[in-house]
Amino acid sequence: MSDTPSAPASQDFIREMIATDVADQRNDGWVITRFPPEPNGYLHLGHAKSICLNFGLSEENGPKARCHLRFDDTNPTKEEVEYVDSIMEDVKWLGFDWGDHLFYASDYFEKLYGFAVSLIKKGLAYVDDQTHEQMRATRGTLTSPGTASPYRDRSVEENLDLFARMRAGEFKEGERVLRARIDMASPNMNMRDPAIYRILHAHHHRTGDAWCIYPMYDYAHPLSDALESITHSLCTLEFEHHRPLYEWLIANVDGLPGQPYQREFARLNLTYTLMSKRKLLKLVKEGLVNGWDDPRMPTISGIRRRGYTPEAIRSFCKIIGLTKYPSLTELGLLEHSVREDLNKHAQRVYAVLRPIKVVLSNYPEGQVEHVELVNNPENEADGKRLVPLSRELYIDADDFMETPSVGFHRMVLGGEVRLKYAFCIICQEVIKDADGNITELRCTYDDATRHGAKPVGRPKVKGTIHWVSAAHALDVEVRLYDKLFTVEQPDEQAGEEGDFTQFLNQESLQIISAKIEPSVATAKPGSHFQFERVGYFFTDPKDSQLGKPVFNRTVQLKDGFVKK
RNA sequence: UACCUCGUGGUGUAAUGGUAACACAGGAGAUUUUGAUUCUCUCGUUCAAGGUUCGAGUCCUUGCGAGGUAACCA
Repeated sequence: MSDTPSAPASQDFIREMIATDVADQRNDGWVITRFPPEPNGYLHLGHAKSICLNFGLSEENGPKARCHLRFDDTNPTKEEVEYVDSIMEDVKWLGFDWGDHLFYASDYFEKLYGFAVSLIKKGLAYVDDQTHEQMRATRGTLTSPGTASPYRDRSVEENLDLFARMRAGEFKEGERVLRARIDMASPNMNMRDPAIYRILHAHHHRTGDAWCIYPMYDYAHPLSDALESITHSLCTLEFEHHRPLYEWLIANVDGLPGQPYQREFARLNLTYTLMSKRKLLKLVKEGLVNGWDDPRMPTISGIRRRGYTPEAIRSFCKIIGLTKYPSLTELGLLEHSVREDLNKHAQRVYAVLRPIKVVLSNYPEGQVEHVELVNNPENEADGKRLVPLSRELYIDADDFMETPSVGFHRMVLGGEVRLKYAFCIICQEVIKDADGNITELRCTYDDATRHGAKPVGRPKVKGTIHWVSAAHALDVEVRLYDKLFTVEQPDEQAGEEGDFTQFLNQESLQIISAKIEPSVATAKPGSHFQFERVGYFFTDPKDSQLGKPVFNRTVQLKDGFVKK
């Protein structure tokens, strides 16, 4: 594929390592990676990082490369088909394709069982009758070695018999476990005779009731990798300590088609959010958000519904890089990525989020004109549209100040402001209700300042604001989303036993009714827009109907104006 | 008071023993009928101490700091 020898600018430590392997013709030059989620929840941005890495590697390494999607479904008590489906949808949405290489660890149950039998025969695995508590007590601690189980030296025959009876369902959950026979004194806790099979009388979403013993991750994962001829098994840092066990299994199980190795990278941490499946599940279960695809969630389905694009996510994953340093990435970087993409592609429309009525007292009653507006200044091919303008309009409350702060150059009483692509107006009178709330602004417009006209000898008008015609505007529901938490690291702040939900941002969702130009009536669900001078918005794919769109705020526009 | 891993501007990353750089964020300005975009400029960095070397962010030693690890979870 890469026939141009122009050296890539820089590579992360994993790509560097893989490039060396390819150059050395390790595995005949093949690069086979895998993305191995457990179907026990929805994918989030942390998974996106892993997906971009694993599938990205496949794209980058030409014809001798591929990436498998494998469901690590070894714990039937937590897994559901719903999650399998959503994971496939999310990977596809990000723009990746596993082709024919869709696998399930559960497809290997019979082979994995056979490997376990072979380990028993080699004297490298044994059935332990100890209770869960006994096993924990004899494992030792971080600073002291463990002690051997009284069942550690059972004969091969007895182990074989017991393991077969485990499979046959003769024992209750917790009564017996199959352990690898390694080293109870290892400084690495994972090597102190880890459990590799446990009894679970549970219904599996794919194998049904065929099994009542299930392999542990530490056992199933390396062997599944090897069975699929994976060359590079990439995972996050918390599995570093599992690497020796991974290698132990690859070395001690005979007849494996592949010899994969594992390397680890730092997981993604983002400010003002959480990336733990368990905690995200809690938010969903307790109704603190509206489901896994709530636009405030860092799930792929959540940010998709928020209006993020696959391009933005992939660009973000590229920017954050790949290291072993446990970094904390600013949410701003993610927002930058989506603004960058949407700026190029989103159609512009005028929308007034918090309307104030403006009446142009010198504009003829009943007259309607149509102003031609550019759909996207970043792309001329997107064309133009006509937007109605009449005597009564709405402007945004943020664009008027009765007592303006320093540097404010939008509308003020007695001041002139430009209605974008229409003409300039001067506010003559502020009308209020009995409570002092502004109900209407009486203004006059100046016909000499129409778009295209270049009146000489007038001071340049600093402010330009957007508007919608009152009689023509559509009332639409707009959901203003903000960060989910009020602190940068809700997890950290809450501490070990603390409750992270105390840091939920109570204003993370505001639902308002906005006035918007009529052109959006035909907007399809799932369309991106820029509300000029406001932000990027996305027509909610679930709740929008043709002619009645519902908008989710993806992200605000950057605002250079700071009130002093 | 074990073991493993990691320490580069505010944040995220690059520099593969040879001039410490890029992006985001921040600041200033220009352009702008979006206080957006775009464009300029700017701010600011190798955890510490020794050692090896002509030369160290990079290699070595020690210290300090951070993260991870004791499910029949993944």
